[in-house]
Amino acid sequence: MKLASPNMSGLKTIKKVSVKDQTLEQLKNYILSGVVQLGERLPSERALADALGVGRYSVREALKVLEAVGLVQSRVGEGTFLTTNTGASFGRILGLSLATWGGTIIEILDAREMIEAEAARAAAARATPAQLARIEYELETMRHAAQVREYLKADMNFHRRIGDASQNIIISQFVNNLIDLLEEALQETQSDSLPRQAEGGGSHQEIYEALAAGEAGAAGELMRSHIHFSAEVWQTVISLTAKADPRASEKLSGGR
Amino acid sequence: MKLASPNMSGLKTIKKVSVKDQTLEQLKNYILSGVVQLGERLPSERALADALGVGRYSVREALKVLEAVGLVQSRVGEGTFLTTNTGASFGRILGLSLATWGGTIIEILDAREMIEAEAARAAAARATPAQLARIEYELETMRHAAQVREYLKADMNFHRRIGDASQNIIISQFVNNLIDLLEEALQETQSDSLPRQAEGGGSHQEIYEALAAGEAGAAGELMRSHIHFSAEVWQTVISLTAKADPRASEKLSGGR
DNA sequence: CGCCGCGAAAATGTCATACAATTTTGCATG
DNA sequence: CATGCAAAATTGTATGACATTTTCGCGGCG
Repeated sequence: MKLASPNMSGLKTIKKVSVKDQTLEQLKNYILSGVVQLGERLPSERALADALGVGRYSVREALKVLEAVGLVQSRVGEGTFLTTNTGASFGRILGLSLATWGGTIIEILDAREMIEAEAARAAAARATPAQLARIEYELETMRHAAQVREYLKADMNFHRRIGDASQNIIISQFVNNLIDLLEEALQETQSDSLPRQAEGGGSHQEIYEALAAGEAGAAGELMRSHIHFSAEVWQTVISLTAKADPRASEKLSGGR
Repeated sequence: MKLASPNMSGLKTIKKVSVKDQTLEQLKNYILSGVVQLGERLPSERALADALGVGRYSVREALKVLEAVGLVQSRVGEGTFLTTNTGASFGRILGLSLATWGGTIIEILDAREMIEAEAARAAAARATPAQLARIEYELETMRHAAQVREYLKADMNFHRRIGDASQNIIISQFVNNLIDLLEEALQETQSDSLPRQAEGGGSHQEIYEALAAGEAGAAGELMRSHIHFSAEVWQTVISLTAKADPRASEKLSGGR
């Protein structure tokens, strides 16, 4: 301890807030104030920079964040516009966020089981006729699919459409993201060789019928056992792959 | 139509990919390749710029996106580091994203009803004794809470702990995020004056008992009706507020 | 020998400027 | 009035410079 140092108690640590963060805060408030209507153009970057007394660079940084979040969208030669944030943006973010996720595919399937069971349950109660028709269409496509890949695509679409029919955009986005993740994981394996699964638990047909009949509880439970079964198939595939090729299995169980 | 214009069919629209996006893609792959371990430092911006043949500016833009998503974190004078992103940053982004969201609080509560019903269901089957004790602790805190604010805090923690006990990180994170959002919304209203709700549907005590007994189905349904009831309370509050103060109600039904 | 301080080096943060790419706008010209 | 073209406006990208912060090594000093 230094001799001549005076009493330093009562001093607060200096809060260093970056210019970007301050700018971001200002822009956020500006947007939330409602001066700019949805779909309208914001002032140009240079105008904002002058108004805020910062460099154009800092304004751009702040706008980048807002764009990443899906609040605004910039178009070269035109300007930056307030966008109607429908939730698609945080779907993108969720995807990027999960892209380097440390969890396992098993955990994803586990979450899928829960979420999609609820999605089916809600869909049974809320789906519009058009949405039901869309779901049935995917079912039909699966039935007539000539190639495995085509079948799998329709299978995934079937699940996505049920997510849509839940009429809840958060749930719908979530279903889409989880399926995206699996789709990506699938492409990295030689999944073409996987035989068309004998469907255990609730079959697609049964699920659709429960949806159409509006039987919420049944639809939920059928979907739950349907995904649960496919999760078990995965687990088997993983354990088998582990024995044959430990390195490839890491990709599956180690997540991505 | 111009006279001398040749047949233009078969021409594909030129795909213009911005430098930033290409850089982002490269960096993403670089990170996913595993060359850099979690928590370690990435090459400096200038080094990356040289390696990729782009300006430091574009590298920074790409890094900004990765930072916004929570994949990396930059510190002045030190460098940019891979972060252990377990989804914590996702909550921040979700908040910003929903700041101007077109959806309603009702939709959030709707999603919460679905997610937490599943969380409770899973928790009933999987919760460890320690997790059960933690849940019971929050219950006890609620019982002895002297202030409304203390009660609400324990209430929310009760729900968060059940999310943890689901043993699924994705679900757990999502429960946390949704509650965060509501917590924020609550702070903007004079929620202190809200009376302690008469609990309809499944009470906290009943939910806990079902969890402790391992009754998955019961726990799920109790949680579902519990949240459904509180959603209805909200809806009432909103409609009442709408008559009294149209502007304040906009905050509630209009999201944020 | 150890440690203290100080400066160099390295890294990100910010600004300014210039130019490229793109879209809109307005004007001149037929 | 229509058409085409140039100018203006706007975002995208590159570059250089300087600020701020942290780390690291080295030399002086007790």
